[in-house]
Amino acid sequence: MILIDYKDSRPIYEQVVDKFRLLILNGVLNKDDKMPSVRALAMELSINPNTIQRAYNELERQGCIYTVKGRGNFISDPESLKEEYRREIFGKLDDVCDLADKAGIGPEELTAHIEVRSSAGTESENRQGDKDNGTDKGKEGEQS
Amino acid sequence: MILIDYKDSRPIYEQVVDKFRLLILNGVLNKDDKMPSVRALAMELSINPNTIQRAYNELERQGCIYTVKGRGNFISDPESLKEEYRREIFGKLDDVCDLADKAGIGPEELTAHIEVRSSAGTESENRQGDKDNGTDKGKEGEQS
Amino acid sequence: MILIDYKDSRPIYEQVVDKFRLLILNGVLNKDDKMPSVRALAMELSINPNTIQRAYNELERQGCIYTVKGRGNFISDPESLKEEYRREIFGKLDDVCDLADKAGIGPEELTAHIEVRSSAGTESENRQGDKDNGTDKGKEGEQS
Amino acid sequence: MILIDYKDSRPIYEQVVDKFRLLILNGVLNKDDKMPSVRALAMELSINPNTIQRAYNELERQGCIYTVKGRGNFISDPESLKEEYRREIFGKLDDVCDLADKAGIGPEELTAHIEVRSSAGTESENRQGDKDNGTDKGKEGEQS
DNA sequence: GTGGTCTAGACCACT
DNA sequence: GTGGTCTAGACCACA
Repeated sequence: MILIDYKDSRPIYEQVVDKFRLLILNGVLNKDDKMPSVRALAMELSINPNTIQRAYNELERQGCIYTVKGRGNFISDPESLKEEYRREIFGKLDDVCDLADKAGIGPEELTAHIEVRSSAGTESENRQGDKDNGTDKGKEGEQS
Repeated sequence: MILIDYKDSRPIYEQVVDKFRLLILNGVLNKDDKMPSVRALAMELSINPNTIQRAYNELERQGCIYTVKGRGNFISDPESLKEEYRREIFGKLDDVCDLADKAGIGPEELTAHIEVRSSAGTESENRQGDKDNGTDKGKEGEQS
Repeated sequence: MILIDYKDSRPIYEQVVDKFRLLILNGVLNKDDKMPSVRALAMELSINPNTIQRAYNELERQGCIYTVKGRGNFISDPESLKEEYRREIFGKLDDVCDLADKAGIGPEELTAHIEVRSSAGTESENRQGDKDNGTDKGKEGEQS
Repeated sequence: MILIDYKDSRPIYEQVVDKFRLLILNGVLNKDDKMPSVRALAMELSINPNTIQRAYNELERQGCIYTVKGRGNFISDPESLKEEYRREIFGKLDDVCDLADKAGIGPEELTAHIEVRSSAGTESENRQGDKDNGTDKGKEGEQS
C-alpha cells in the first residue's frame, strides 16, 4: 500500500505523509476508513513506530485524519484536503513561474512546454541526473 | 551585492550559489569578471569563510566559475549556465505537472493559471509564511 | 439520549460522563431516576462496556450517581452537583483570567468580550477545527 | 529560565512551548534573540534533547521561532504571536461561556466574578484540589 | 489492542 | 558547534 524510497532525500515520515495524502485524494481511502495502526504499518515497512507516529501526527495536524484514542486513526473528510492540495500545487507553480521570470523565460514558453508535455504521453520519471546536489532537493521520482 | 535571508530554511551556501547564478544569468557578472575573494565576501556577509568556500566549490562544480590559484575565482561562459538553468526550470515544471496530474488537475488548469498570473502583474512575494512546513522544503523564497 | 463524537479528542468515557452530568443539571434526569444499564448503553452506542463502566465509576466517584448492587445505577441529589459544576466553571474562568493576565490582557477586555458575545447571539459551534493542536487539549468541544 | 512541572499532566514538550511563548509575549525574549541550543537546554533541564527538539519544532511551526541550520534557533517577530495568543484566550473564554450557559450560569455572573477577582488581588495558584481526575486535565498552576 | 510521550543513543547536513 | 532524522525500547492512558 505504501512504499518507501530510501534514495529519496526527503525524510521517511514526510514520504509517508505524502503517500497517504495521495491515497486520500485519489479516493483509495475514504471518509472514516481506518488507517493501518502505527505499529502494524511500522512493522510492514520495517521502520520504527515513532517514525509512523510522527507521520500520523502531521497528517492529523493537516486535518487529513483524526485520532480516537485506543481505537486508531481514521480518515477525515477529504474535501478540505482537496482544496488545500490545489493551493499547494498552484503555489509551487507560482514559484516556478517566478524562477522562470528571473531567468528571462516568459510564461508563453512555460505553457508551451506544458502543452507539448501533455500531448505527448511524456513522463518525467527517469529524469533525475544530478539533482539533490545543489539547487534543489527532495522529490525525486515518487513511486506508488 | 548579495543578501542572506536567515529565515529561509535553505542552507546559506545554497543561497549564495543561487544569488551568484542569478547575477550571472542577468548579466550583472560577465565572462572572466573576478568574483569577490572568499574572505572578503565572508567578512562582508558576517558568515563563516568555510560557507563561502563551499558555495564557490559548488559554483565551480556547476561550471559557473573557474579558479586560478593565487589569483581568485572568475566567471565562466554564461551560455552553458543559461541552458542548464532552463533545464532546471522545466524539470521543476515537470514535477509540478506530475503532482497536479496525481491530484486530477489537468494541464489546461495549469496553463490557465499561468496566463491569469501573467496578465495580472501578480507577484507572489508575500506568500512565504506557511511554506517549509510540511510537504516540501527548500525552494526559492524571494528575499529582499 | 447520548451521542459520542469520535472526532473529539477527549476520551470516550469522559464524554459520557459529561453528557450525563449535563442531563442531570438540565433536569432531564432527576433524583433516583434509573440510569441505563451498562450493557444496554454500551450496545446502543456500539462501544465497549468497559468504557461505560469506567464512565459510571467516574460519575459515582463524583457523587452524581449511586449504585445498588443487582438493581442498577441511580441519580443522586442534583443539588450538590450543581454547586460543584459552578465551582468548576469559575475555576476555568480563573484559569483564563490568569492566562490573559500573563499576556497583558486586562479583565476589562474579558468582560467586554463576554458582553459583546452575549448581546449578539453568537454561538461558537464551528470553531473547533484548529483546537487540540498546540497549547491545550481536551476541552468541551460541542458535538451534535 | 524555564522550569518543568513534573506534576503537570501536560507533556513536557508542551510545557516548554508554553513557557517560551510567554517569555516572548512578555518581552523577555526579543526578535532575533538566540534560543538556547537544543542540547544545552536539554542538559540544563535534565531531559532528553529529543523532547526539546520537539518543542522547538512546534514553536517553529507556530511561527514563534525560526531555524538557521548549524547556527541555532532564533525568535521571530512577536507581533503575530501576540495576535494569535489573544485569539486563543478569547477562544477559551468562549468555551467557558458556553459551558456556563449550559449550566444556566448567565454572562452577568461571569463578568461579576471577573470583576470581583480583579478588584481583589486574588491569585488562583493554590486552587488545585482534585483536578486532573476526570473533567479536566492539564493546566494546573503554571510557574514561571 | 490502540495512540502518545519520553529516553537513550546514533548518524547526517550545515556553520 | 548547530539542528534534523531515525532507531530501539520503555511506560502510560484509553478501549
